[in-house]
Amino acid sequence: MSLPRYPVAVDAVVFGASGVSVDGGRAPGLEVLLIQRGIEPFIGQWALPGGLVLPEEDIETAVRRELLEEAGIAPAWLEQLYTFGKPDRDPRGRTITVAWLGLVQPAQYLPSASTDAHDARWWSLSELPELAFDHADILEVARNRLRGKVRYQPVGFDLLPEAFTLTELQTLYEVILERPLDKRNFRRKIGRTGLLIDTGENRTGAAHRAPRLYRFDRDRYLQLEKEGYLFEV
Amino acid sequence: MSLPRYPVAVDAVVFGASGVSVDGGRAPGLEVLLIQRGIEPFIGQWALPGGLVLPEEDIETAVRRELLEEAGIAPAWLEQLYTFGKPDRDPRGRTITVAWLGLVQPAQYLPSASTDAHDARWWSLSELPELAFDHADILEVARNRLRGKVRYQPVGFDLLPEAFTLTELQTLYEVILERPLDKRNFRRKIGRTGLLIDTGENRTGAAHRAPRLYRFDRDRYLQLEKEGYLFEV
DNA sequence: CCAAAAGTGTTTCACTTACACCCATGA
DNA sequence: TCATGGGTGTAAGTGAAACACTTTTGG
Repeated sequence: MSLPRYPVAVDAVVFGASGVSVDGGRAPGLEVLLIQRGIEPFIGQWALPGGLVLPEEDIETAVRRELLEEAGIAPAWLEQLYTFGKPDRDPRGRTITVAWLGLVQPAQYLPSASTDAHDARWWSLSELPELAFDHADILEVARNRLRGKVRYQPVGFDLLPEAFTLTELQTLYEVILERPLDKRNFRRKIGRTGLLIDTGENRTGAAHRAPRLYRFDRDRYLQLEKEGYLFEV
Repeated sequence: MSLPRYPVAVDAVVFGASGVSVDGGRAPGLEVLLIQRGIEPFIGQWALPGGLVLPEEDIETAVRRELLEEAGIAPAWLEQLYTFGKPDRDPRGRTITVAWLGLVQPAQYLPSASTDAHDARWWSLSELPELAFDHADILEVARNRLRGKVRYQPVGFDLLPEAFTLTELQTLYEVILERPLDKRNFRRKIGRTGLLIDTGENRTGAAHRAPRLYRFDRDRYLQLEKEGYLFEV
């Protein structure tokens, strides 16, 4: 067949939360995983992790593979974001890329672990480098999607460790929504959902009252969701 | 370059509302635009309108072109839906398709107008034929997207004629949301948005009180949206 | 005058918001 | 004992939901 054909790629915008958990006192914020390009075009510049979809491979499989290969990461949440395909988005020739949105828990992001990636690292959203291709556009779409999504789906938990404190959860929401939340109201609202399991344990080791640790009740959420329940923050 | 390449297509799920307006007393419901295939594979079967993305063409341009060519339709609303790319979704070989969601106003859908389409027609969602490829999946995703979208974005107006009655608007929402709404509450809520312009005219000709006609204030909505206003039903 | 849809208010209840102090811990 | 964040309740206001009758029109 002589149909027009194009290379089809995947690119992933993977977010992690820094500073909301006990991970070394970084400022609270969202971070995104970037890869430094080793080949032309845009050699040396930072870009979203991604690569070509192989002939026998599902698109989602392709993103997961690339994330593992390039950064050793397996996101807790991964969903398709948008497909970008302006004819001139790649100087080498027309490419279509299917962009994905991923979220990882802190445990996943050891600072650039045992991967074959020459240079993969987390960048704070407030101090990003210049990005290759149209990746800045893709990132922007991803941020908006996350902001919208977090309010009516409990994806926030995919950015926290298994056990977390209510303050961590609140800080995370504040970071994503980019506005402050009232502590008492937030706790009431979260409590009302009945989706947090009190672990009975506290996190000790800090010079203040030891906060209670909770876990997200994923099974119960999936059950409620089937029954038409709508999570909201 | 010897990169793997694939034909990239677009497919559109275009909805229209029937029976909510004065268009011949059809039962109220959503309809979708389908094309009868004239070539293999799936010859004779019904499918979503669509076709291949041409080399110099934006993806969105490609959908709009196909809709015009195949059905003479220019949707009032069009947004990217999801990209489907299972390796076996096309028996001829691997194809990636970028699916779109479109909405058209009743005036647009003269029953299969002056187009070169051998067979394009509207099908009620409640009595669909078997669809070619994975188009049934695509349609399902589109229905869910529309249901979610209609609640917090005023896309419903893109399915109604320029001037419409409040009952038509309510019926439309009931059809999309698949549940009944309270008349007085609905009117209060819509009224509160301040986004309807009273045309001052009534629709006469029926054997009952003549309903008032309204128009959607699109400019005002765009203005409010910039200021952070969130439409909700 | 009858059938058919249009139009219109009030009450109840749940949720949102705003707000300030005491508690437990480690240094 | 001090500094630091953890944890808790109440009152006022706003929006959601439930509910039934009168009005207008054409036939």
